[in-house]
Amino acid sequence: MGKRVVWGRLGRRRRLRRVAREVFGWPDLRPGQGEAMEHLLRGRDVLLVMPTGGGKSAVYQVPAQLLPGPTVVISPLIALQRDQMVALAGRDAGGAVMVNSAQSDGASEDAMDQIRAGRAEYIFLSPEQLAKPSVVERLAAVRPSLVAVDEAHCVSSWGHDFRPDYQRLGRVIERLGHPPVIALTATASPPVRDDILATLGLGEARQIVRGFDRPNLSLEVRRFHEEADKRRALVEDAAGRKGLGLVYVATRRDAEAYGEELAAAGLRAAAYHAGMKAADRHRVHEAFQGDELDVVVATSAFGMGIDKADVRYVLHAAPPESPESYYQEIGRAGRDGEPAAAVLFYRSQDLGLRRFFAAGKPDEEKMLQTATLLQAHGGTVPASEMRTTLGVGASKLTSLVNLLEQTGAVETTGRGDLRYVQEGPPPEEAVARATELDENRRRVDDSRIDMMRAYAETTDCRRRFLLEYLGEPYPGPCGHCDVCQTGTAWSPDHADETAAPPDHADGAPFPLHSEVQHAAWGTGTVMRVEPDRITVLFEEAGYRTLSLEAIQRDNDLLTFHPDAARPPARRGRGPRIRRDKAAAASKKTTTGVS
DNA sequence: CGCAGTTCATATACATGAACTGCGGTGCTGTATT
Repeated sequence: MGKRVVWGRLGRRRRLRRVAREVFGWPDLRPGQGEAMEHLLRGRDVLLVMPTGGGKSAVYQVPAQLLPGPTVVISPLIALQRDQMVALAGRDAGGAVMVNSAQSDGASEDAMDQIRAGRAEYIFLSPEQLAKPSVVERLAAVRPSLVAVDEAHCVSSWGHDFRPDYQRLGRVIERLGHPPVIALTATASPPVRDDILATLGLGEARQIVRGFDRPNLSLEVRRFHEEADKRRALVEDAAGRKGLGLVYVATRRDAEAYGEELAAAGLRAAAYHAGMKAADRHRVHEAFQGDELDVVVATSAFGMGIDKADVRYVLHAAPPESPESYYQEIGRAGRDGEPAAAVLFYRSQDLGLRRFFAAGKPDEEKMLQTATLLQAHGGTVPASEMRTTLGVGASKLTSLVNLLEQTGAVETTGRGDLRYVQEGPPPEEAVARATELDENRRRVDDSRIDMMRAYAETTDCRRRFLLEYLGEPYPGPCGHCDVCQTGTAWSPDHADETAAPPDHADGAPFPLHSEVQHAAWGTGTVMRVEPDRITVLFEEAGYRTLSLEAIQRDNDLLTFHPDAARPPARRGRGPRIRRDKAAAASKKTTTGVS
């Protein structure tokens, strides 16, 4: 304790290396790691996008040793918290504790005491724990010197409804005095990265993105009309493969059904989904890790925390809800660098289930009740009281309050009580605005599903499609996906055969990542360029594909954004999806003029 | 949104299609029950 943090750059790097070596036994820092650690030591925030197994945890564990106060690690799964604790327990790293509902209150109290007494360096918590003002207060009192948000994509994808406490982490960080924050994730497209930064309040964060391409993964999509044909083909395919595999399905019932079929086909197969008993899930996980299975058939429940190097194939019986989920799931194959296969068994109808999942709307009636009650009350109301009055659970109330807060109608006090904002909009208006914000989000979610369809149906190199979606320019074609191998992928070498309009000398009228403005859809960023069309991610309308012909026909339809520099933003930066008042307000003022 | 399973109407004694219904993912937490 009491170390002074005034080292020069070389001193910092040397110290980090020494800690990595002496405390953790890592001979050297990998690309990206050192840079991220230095930023943290310098007091800056970092968003680190790095594949699983790439050494993300090290990036907070090492600087934590050199910073004076404890390190708060926010992690979505108790199982992950445990894994990390076990890993740290084996080091002379100052001790690690956790606070969650899986242990007794006494144990959690004990954990807090250890942190307070300086006998533990790392404390692991779920976002739900940080929803309790008392927990945050006690943490703030020990002056944490570093906050790590693990699996930070959850902030974006689980934030609205499923685990709404994620949405509130920005406030938590503020209340902890905003020490250096590192957000860690293995997959995030540029808009998701920006969503993470906006939600966590990390405007100035340095983004460090490493190791996206996985050249040893072969990519393939097989299309079907009939469910039965798809099913048969998948089982046959898996039965014919060697080595360990994963099959992702959309429903629990399918997990069981495919599991049985694969077992009947002679594979050692097991199903895995959240409806199973904890003990059974655990058993499957162990068997998977211990090479006692050939294939695990799972819903999206099987994922985070899985790091097995020799998975040889990942088959999808149904598309997930976005290319980034897809990339995350297939990224579990071939971590050892040996060849591995990712095959999507695709029927366009299967996207219907994803649309259904994305369609959930907030409960307007309860939201209006919340707003009206709070306004009538005039003072502060404890959240617990509001829950019983409305008859809703904690997470539902949190999601309603989150929305109302975004409209400026409701605020949460430092003690976690709710209050109507004096100058805020009237309840009806607040609810109307909140609904609009939520619709905006759903439009974007829906367009991600459209992009999943686009991936499945593309006639271009699939790797290029995925990498560009993730914000990594990829000249390609890769030669290692089904489209490339049939020789139909569009190659930039032949791009000049598709004549560009004379007034745009650079080949494509709107280059990749340029900021544009559309007459009806407002501002956006070009995320994909093909010979005859471009795909733009609009802040409010989501991903939209526009034909170049239409753009050329109507000169005012799409223009460069007046405020943006013409050649595109630098690598790693991307468009933002604003989810604040400004986004809703600016909606009608954006018409194409240049 | 799409699918499977049911009910219903029709119109004639068995079957067919239309209409309706229910279902579908991810995990924390705190509380009630063995």
